[in-house]
Amino acid sequence: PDSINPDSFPAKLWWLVNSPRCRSVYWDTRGQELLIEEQLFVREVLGAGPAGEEAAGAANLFKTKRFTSIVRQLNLYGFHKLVKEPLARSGPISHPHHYHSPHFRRHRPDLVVHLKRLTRARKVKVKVKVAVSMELPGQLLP
Amino acid sequence: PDSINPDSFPAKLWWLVNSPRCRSVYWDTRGQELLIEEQLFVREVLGAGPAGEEAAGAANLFKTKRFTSIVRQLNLYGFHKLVKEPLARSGPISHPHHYHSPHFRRHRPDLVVHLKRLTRARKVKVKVKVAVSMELPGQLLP
Amino acid sequence: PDSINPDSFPAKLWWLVNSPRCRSVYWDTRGQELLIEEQLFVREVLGAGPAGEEAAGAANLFKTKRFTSIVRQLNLYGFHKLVKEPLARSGPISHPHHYHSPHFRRHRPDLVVHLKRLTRARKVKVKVKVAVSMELPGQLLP
DNA sequence: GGCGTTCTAGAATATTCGTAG
DNA sequence: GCTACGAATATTCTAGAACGC
Repeated sequence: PDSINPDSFPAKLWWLVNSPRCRSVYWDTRGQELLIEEQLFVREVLGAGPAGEEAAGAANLFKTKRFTSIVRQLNLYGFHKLVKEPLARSGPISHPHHYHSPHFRRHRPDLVVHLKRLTRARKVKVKVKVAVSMELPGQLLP
Repeated sequence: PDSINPDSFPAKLWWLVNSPRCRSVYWDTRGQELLIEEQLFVREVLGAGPAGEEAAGAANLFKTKRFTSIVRQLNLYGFHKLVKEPLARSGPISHPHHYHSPHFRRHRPDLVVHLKRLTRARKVKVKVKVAVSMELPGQLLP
Repeated sequence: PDSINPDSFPAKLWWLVNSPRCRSVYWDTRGQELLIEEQLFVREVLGAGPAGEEAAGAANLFKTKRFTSIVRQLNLYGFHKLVKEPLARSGPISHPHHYHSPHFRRHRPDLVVHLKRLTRARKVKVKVKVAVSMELPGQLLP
């Protein structure tokens, strides 16, 4: 019934995380979290490094050159960030971003079809669920 | 009555744009727009370049290492972006960001005090002003 | 009150038609119609010629490389095509596309602000007008 | 209370695809 | 084939919300 549009954001993300040529996107050790190294991603995927590189491996996968656009997409498809950065003072270099979605797990390409863009209608549904669960705090919705 | 807190964001911005040692923040030719070169700013002000530089001139001016935080601050203080991406024909990379505020102009440090953080209360004020002016379309509020 | 967003499609179009460096977009002799030469436009503005040129004059003005996207924008902003092509005759030489809008005329930059994107709300207005005129077929709305 | 930082969402425009006429 | 438009996604700019100081 539902098939995946290979041009959609989830499909591109799945391709990137499983491509051995893409070093900026990869799984955590358990295969439950998506790790993205921003600096490297901007260079090798968006092709917008400080030296003006062209995207080598994944040419023109995205039209944007800004990482914030990728973040917006991740949120639009229901990903959430883990490891909220606590004013990272540790290294001068940034840790990778940790993102999670229940429908994005290693070796489970079958789940990707459930990654739906949060459109207006779908967001209303979520808000209703949340509101109801707030009013009936002892109950759980399926 | 109102004095400027030298630790506030507007004060830091004013210092940066007028510092000859800061090459990533500068005025446009008319002194009406604030120009910021993201890549350079991240390196020389936030000290978070890909090579792990330490902020040289302006050490620890900000606690963040992410440019998005600077953008959030700019918006919170009423700056707006002009000339988004294109129409800048120079190199392949890094057109500066153009930001504008009526209270941020070259040679006018006296205006900086008017840069107020848009907090909840102040935003309500603005909304009320707008609403009233909609209902009384012939009138102007001070 | 209303000012023009220099990044919007109408602003870009106005810039192109008045730029002497852009040979693919120009006025008709009366200054009432917008003429676009598709092949040349694709090469010099969209930077997607058969030889893979980079957009020379107007680099990255648009993110698309397809002319159909420009046509969609023209329609979204209320332009209509004149001279519907009657079986392009004899030869690969393409006539320019003729487009018209009452708010796009030579020497009248003041009209450009009236070029509004046909958004949902504005389209509803139109639909209401149409619906009413369907129910009251004898009447005409101004 | 205010301010700075982070993550997420709203709103508008831009781009693509499909499909009536 | 061609034009126009609806609908969905993509990109950008701005704002909301939560938390810590």
